[in-house]
Amino acid sequence: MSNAAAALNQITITLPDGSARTYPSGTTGLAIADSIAKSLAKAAIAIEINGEIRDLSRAVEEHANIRIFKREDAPALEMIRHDCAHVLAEAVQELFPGTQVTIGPSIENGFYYDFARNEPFTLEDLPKIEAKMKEIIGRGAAFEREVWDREQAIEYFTKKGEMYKAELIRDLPGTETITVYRQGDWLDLCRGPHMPTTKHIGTAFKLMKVAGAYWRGDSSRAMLTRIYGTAWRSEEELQAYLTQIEEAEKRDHRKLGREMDLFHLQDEAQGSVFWHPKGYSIWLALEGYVRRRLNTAGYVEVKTPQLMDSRFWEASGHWSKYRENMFVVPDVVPNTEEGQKIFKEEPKHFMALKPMNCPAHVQVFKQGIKSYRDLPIRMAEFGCCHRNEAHGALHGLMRVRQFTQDDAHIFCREDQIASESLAFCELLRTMYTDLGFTNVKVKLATRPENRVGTEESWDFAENALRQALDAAGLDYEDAPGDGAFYGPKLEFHIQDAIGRSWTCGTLQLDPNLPERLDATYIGEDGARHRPLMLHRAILGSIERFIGILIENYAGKLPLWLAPTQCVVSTITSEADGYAQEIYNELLAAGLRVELDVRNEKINYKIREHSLAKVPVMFIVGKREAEEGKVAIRRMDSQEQPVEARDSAIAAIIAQSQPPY
RNA sequence: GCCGUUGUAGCUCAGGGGUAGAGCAACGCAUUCGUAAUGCGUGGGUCGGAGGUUCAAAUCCUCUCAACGGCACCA
Repeated sequence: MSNAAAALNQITITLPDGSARTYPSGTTGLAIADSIAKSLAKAAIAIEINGEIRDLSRAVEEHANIRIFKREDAPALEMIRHDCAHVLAEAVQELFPGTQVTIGPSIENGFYYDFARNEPFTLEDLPKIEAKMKEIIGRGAAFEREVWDREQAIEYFTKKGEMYKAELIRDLPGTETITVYRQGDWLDLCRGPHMPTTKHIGTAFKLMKVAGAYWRGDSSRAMLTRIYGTAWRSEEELQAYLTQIEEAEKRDHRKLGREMDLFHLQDEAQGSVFWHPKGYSIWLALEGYVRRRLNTAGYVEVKTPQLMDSRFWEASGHWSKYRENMFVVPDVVPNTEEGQKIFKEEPKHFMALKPMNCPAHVQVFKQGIKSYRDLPIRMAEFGCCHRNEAHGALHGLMRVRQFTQDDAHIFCREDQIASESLAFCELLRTMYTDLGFTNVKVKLATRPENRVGTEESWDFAENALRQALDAAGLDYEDAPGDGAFYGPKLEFHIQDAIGRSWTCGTLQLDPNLPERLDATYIGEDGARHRPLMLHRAILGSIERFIGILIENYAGKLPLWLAPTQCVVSTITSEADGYAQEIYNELLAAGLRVELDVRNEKINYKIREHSLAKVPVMFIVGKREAEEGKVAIRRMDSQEQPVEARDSAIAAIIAQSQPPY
């Protein structure tokens, strides 16, 4: 072989530090690691070739920048979890022959695998499966990658009775390389990559729960059993995660709502909230804040009907596109006779509780003639909406059937879209900052299958929102198909205590409703024009937002939102009169204040109000009464500074002011 | 809506064919006690609902409702 020919078969491998080495083409990642250091080869779990993570066992055939990953490197967690999903599937098929495997990805904090089995798995099966997984990991079989022929792969899985896998392969694009990964006697269709052996997974994993999940996320298809697990590098990481979950559960707004006496839900009104005085005081404080912000931002506030005729909803498009979510009420006089049908006659006319405020706002807009000079009109309403949500969707305050939106619709001209959208994004950012949220995810939800309007109108609307996002400098991701039936939307997501993400703020561009409901304004040219409509909310639903607030603050709301801002507690009954005076003064200043003159020890009172998460306690005994002072105890502080009565009162009044 | 789990006192939970339990809370009495639980006493439940099996059901069976965890759907 000539030197030149030999050189042709050499590849240059560049390491992260910039140094380059030459290897024969076809050298495996493991061999490269081994040539760098024996210890590296031992610790290696994967190799990155020009940005793509691959199995160590794969041959490298091109010049490449590489990186060898070890278990402590960032990509390892995902691989541990993915490998763990494979082991879970093998364990299940060993223990429960006849179970079909489907898909099993790694996810945040862990992994899952969906199985098809006539009898769904139950919680009792998990310990058994977990033991089997440990056994499989103990065997330490190597993950072996094989490239298969497409047709043969389909035939193989079909013969084996793995109909779901066969379907998956059939649906893969023809260009895709079909690979399977073997671990001992078991194999799975998989794109990879995997770590060298099952032993590399370690034992810091735990099966968490079983759940139903539809095949390919489609509710018209088979219901599979999903097993969720969590997996980590080490026992310590696993324990830390489990502890973190326990801590998060303590912040659950449903638990805190009961403990703090904020609200309750009951069977007879499922999905609708009974707000208790303390919970409603949060609502009022929040609503007042939003109202002030909106006023300053040039909004006007309206109030529109709860019940409207079905003809109205036909015109808006809700009757055909949204009816399954609407509460429909027959417009008939009910029968009051004992034991008779509820209605004397078959109802012919129907009313519906509003699921949205927009069509009603268009009606307000349409009263009188609007000039282009009137635009934009920013019409706000704390609108109470009803949506008949599926039973399984209901979730505390986060997902309810009756909720109040901090809703508004901006009627504007096309040339105002950009500035209005930008102003909205900025207002939202200001308010979220005031309310303590900085970690907000933005999504652009584009046209869904079930929609009204022309393709052109959707193109226009989607582009307009994209431009607004760019102008506001907001990072976002696309959510294809997630738009409302009338237009695309921006969604502002905030996470709750258990990591679930909820849409709060939203901005939706709607070129369709003004058309359907025939809203017009007179343009500069004297002719009629269609206004465009921006649907927008910042909190989204007040219910949901309060739920999020409770969880994010773990119930310890900032002073301006706290249900009880201050409790004046006495140490002995000799201070009762003095305490009463202070209480009266705070009450007159508009504070939410309580007086605790019960015949209890001060320890008892402090404990109780601490558990109730009252931010400030004014504690007065004989000494304070005589000296005209108060001892101040703040939440989560053991300190008890004593201050002059007047300055203490002035300070708490100042501190309890809303941010706007 | 679908799959799984759960439902016993206001709350947290024990009990699993033979007279319904605990702690906290509530109520009563005593205690005036300086920064996270004062002591003693009292009351409180058709065991989610409806049927069934049994001499006997909170307990076993069937149906149903709701909540919880996911999925689907969504502010």
